[in-house]
Amino acid sequence: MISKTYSPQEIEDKWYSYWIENRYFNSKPNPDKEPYTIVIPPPNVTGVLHMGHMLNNTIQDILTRKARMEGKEACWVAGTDHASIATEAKVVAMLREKGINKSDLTREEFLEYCWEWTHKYGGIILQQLRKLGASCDWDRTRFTMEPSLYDAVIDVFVDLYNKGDIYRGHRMVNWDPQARTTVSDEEVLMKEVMQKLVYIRYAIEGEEGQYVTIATVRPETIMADVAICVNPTDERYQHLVGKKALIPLINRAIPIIADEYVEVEFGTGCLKVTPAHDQNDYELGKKHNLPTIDLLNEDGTLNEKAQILVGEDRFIARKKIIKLLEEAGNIEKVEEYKSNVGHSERTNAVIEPRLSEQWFLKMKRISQPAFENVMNDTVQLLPPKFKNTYRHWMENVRDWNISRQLWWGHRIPAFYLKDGTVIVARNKREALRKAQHELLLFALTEADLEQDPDVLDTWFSSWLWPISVFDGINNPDNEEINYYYPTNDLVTAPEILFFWVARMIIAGYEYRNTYPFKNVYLTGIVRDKQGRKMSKSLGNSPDPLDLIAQYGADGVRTGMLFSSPAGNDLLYDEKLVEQGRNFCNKVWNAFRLVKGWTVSEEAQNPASQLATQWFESKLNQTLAEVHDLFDKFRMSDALNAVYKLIWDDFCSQYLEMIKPEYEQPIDPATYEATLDFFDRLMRLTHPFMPFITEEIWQNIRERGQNDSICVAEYPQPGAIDTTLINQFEILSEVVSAIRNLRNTKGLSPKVELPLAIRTETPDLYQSLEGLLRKLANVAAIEYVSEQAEGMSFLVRSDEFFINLAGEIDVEAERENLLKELEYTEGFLASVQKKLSNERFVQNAKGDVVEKERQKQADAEAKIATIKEALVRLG
RNA sequence: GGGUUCUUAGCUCAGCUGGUUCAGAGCACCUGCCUUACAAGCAGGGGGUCGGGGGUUCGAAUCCCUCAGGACCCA
Repeated sequence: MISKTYSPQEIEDKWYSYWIENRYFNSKPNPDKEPYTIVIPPPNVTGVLHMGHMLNNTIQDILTRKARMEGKEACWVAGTDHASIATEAKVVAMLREKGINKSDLTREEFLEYCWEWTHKYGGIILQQLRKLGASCDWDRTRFTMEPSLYDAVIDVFVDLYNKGDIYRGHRMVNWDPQARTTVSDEEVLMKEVMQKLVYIRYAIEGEEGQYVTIATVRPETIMADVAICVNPTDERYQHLVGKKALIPLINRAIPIIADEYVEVEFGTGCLKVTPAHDQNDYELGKKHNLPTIDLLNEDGTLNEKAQILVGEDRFIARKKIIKLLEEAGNIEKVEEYKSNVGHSERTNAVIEPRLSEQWFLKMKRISQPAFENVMNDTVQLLPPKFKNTYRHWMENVRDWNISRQLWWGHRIPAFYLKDGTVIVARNKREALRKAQHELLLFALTEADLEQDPDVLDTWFSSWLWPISVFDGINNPDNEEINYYYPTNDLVTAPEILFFWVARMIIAGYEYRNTYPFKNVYLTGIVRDKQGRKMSKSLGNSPDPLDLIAQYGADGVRTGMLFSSPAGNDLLYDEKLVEQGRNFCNKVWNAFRLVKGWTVSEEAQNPASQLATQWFESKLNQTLAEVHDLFDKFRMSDALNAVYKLIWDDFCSQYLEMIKPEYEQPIDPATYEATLDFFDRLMRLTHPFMPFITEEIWQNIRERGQNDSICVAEYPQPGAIDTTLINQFEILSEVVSAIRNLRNTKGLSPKVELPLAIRTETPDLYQSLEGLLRKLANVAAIEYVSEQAEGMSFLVRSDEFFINLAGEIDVEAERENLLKELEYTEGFLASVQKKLSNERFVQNAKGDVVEKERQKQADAEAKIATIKEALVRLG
């Protein structure tokens, strides 16, 4: 006996192992087949599966499984990236718990710990994906730090440097003066603090008694000022632009300049420009060609460039300088001021914006093809609204800062000589050779070369991902890259459209001369019911593995997909997953029903025959729809169409039509047709729900050794008999009306009802009689030309009567008819209004007008029927 | 501040390039059913001025403008 509810656990493990053993997911280049390739967006090696991954990977799996069933050489490449910042932060935290400081370790020792960590936790997320049913070719699992991918990154750096696209420049970083290191944006916590906004007077050079006032919360940095800036539209200061102001206490003259960056309303409308100690000032300084004066040491004390208060800590200096300014008469006033100040997550020290030397990639040239080929849809973004965002970013693209002050990652292959000369080469040996040959420094040894301590941005390795997983950088003409590249689809989140997607397209054109993927499907962000992004730190995300244990992988997959149109966020609700599980259960019970039948020798009755013909058409209709939806990447809608086909058409309609009486056998023709339908339905559903469909498919019929639904043919649409489908729609309306009548009259479904039909087309109903009897439990069916006795209802313009003595509620029926009449007359009026409008008849397309005429005729016929019925009621 | 985008039933969303009285689906809700595949179910049912205003058109949820409110990205 098969269980009443579907229990996923053992079934899922059983079939996943079976798939792996039979290597259905493994792929190798096969010239006889069309390749279908997806590369996974590599999750962080230290990460665990979250809801976003679930959605993302479900979609990838659906696409991959469908392609595989369609006979393509499907290849889904799995892997992880090394996530410099996140991993290093985790390792540092782990070391701290052990009482070890990163600064106490050598680079090599630290990297040992990183690798240890990676080996320990690195596989977890990929293991979790197996639970979801992901059909990746696991033998191809790649990691951005493994040797071949590492070399690819280094090669690309060297290549771009040699092309003149990579240069060194300055950039503001977050400096933690206590830890004496940079920290990433993610590691800076903004805290609201009360500060003193100090209004300081700067005398105008050569104009006795004249001054400008600036407002600042950082008076200790005035010695690093290089200009005073005002808004060009600000009338108050027009006359000062071009003159010079004197920094108080040190009397250095600085120019007064104009730039619309300055807000007229803020403070005094005069801004002190201090490029070394503020990001915005830095930009401003660059724009106006101003010098940069850095007056802070690594530990946050003032250096000799400050001229005064040298050696004092920045906060002590702040207090002292206010006093000095007061004594010198330069303070106008001091206000309390609330603002957000960055603090180090690690040490809680106030973060100091600090200039440092970084590596940059020039984006202008290299990004051109990537820009054009998205705009002309060679690479398609889905949904297309992201093209606008993409264009905006590409048009304003800025050079890419590719260096990070970290150890875990691809170490920048730049080597410095004692005098600061930079040599970029793949390794120290090549750098040395280069120095010897090109700089003619023959006495040089490797010991004279010092490698840049920084590593490359993680994205600088993942932008090569679609190429490097096939070794296409180091070995650009190998069989794999030639076969699998360009890949077909990329499924990812819109938040990384620029960080990752755009850069992959750039790298694709630069290194393969073509796009890395044809379609980019951008999923939404999974949010909780309150609209907050699901995250571990908020604790508002369910554990995906718990969910799978509770609802089954198939249930979770369908639940995730139910409400996730491309690019729109989805508000996660456990109800969705529940619905997915219920669907599994529905399918399971349909299977139980069919499995429980015994087969007789008898011939097929006409009703069952008609039912199978109808479902064949209905199935084909939905197949065509699903194929079309897949072409448009509307997977959620495709799932919905499948869901309705199975639940409404197959279970509620078809199975009820052909179901034999309790413990009666079924005829062989209907039975075979039903098994065939079930087989096709399972294949249709397999990409969405791989496990339950395999279990059922394996049990519907005898299967061969090593057979699997994974590699069975995806069903293709056949002929559709639309006339038959329309007839069945009418049938279903009649059945609904009769059931509704039973409901309102409190009649049991078991009571047989007599039915009279008044219609112009009796043969339509004659062919449906058998099904009508079965679905609505009617006994005798007679055709009448006049009004008959009993309760009546209308379907289209035919009238139906059910004669139940004493059950007629004349008033209620009249009310219903009047309501129907009012509606139909209103409808007719609107149609007539259109048709009597000459401009409509002239301007609208012929078939639209024809449709309106047909509507008019239908409505008129219906109104006549209703009126007759009303007359009968008296 | 610059850009993108959204607002349709109580909730989450469909509604593609204007054309059935077009206002839809799922969930939730209400009524009646433990009818031997399924109560994780069956059969029925109610519910919305398509954010406000204006315009284009024979015709607007759909196209344009504007206002209000939300979301995201960049600085």
